[in-house]
Amino acid sequence: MPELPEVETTRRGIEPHVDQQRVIDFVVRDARLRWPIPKEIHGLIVNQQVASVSRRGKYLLLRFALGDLMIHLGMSGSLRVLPIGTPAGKHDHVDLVFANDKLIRFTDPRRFGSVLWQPIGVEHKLLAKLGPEPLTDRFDADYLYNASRKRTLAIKQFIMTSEVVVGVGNIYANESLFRAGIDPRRPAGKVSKPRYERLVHEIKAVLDYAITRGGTTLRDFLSSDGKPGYFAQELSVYGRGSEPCTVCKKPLKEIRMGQRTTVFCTGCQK
DNA sequence: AGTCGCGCCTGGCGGC
DNA sequence: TGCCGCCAGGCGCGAC
Repeated sequence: MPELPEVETTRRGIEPHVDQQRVIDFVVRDARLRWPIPKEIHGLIVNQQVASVSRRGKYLLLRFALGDLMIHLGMSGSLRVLPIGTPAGKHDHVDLVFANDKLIRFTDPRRFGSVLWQPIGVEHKLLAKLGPEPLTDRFDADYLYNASRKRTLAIKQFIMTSEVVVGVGNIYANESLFRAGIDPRRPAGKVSKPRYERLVHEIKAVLDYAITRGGTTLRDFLSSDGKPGYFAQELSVYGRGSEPCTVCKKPLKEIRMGQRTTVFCTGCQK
């Protein structure tokens, strides 16, 4: 499941191949994604040049003269750079074909991803309410502490809310709360300022590290399966329910919070 | 307004 | 072997 580090790794992976390149075709084999792919996209990007490749939260944004092509990878989506003419498989739903004989192929078995359009000057509804980027200075303890006052929902669900901060999915929410020593069930409004200082630091650290590691797999990402690694062997709690805590050796506890698997240590997280 | 839970979709897995 | 049922999850949305 692509989280922010995987999306940023993907952005860095495709950027050198498509930046300033001209689109010669936009092929939609299956428009049924999370939302239907708008039909007008073809006419808006063919024969237009990519002006930049950026990211907002987990959305990749390819800027054209008339607007931004928005790509969300959902949980099983990926992009690959391939030579023109590469045969498409069952789940290869969209190709963005370029004049430099390369294509960007969007593959998504579960079709939770999306390909949308944001006209210049009109913020897309799905981007309008997004919170700050976690790796910028705007995301700090003061911000998170103030935003959490009087909030009763659990801290884990709070940091996974995209209006609060973008890009913190289930894996990194579990990991950062473990590293910060905070019980994921604690109401967001009852977490102290010093503990938010620690949490903000750990969220940034864990995302930063994952992006750094993602960068090292760029070669694989471009050639083979298109999936940046998750470095599962380096995760402290996610996927390790009932295994001993790496710090105190108590068995890790696994519960469901808001339909999401949550793993934490009752000894280390208070 | 804030919180909660549903459902989209399909590959992979365990059980029989 | 083959079939069935269940699970994973990002995230918008409807309901309270």
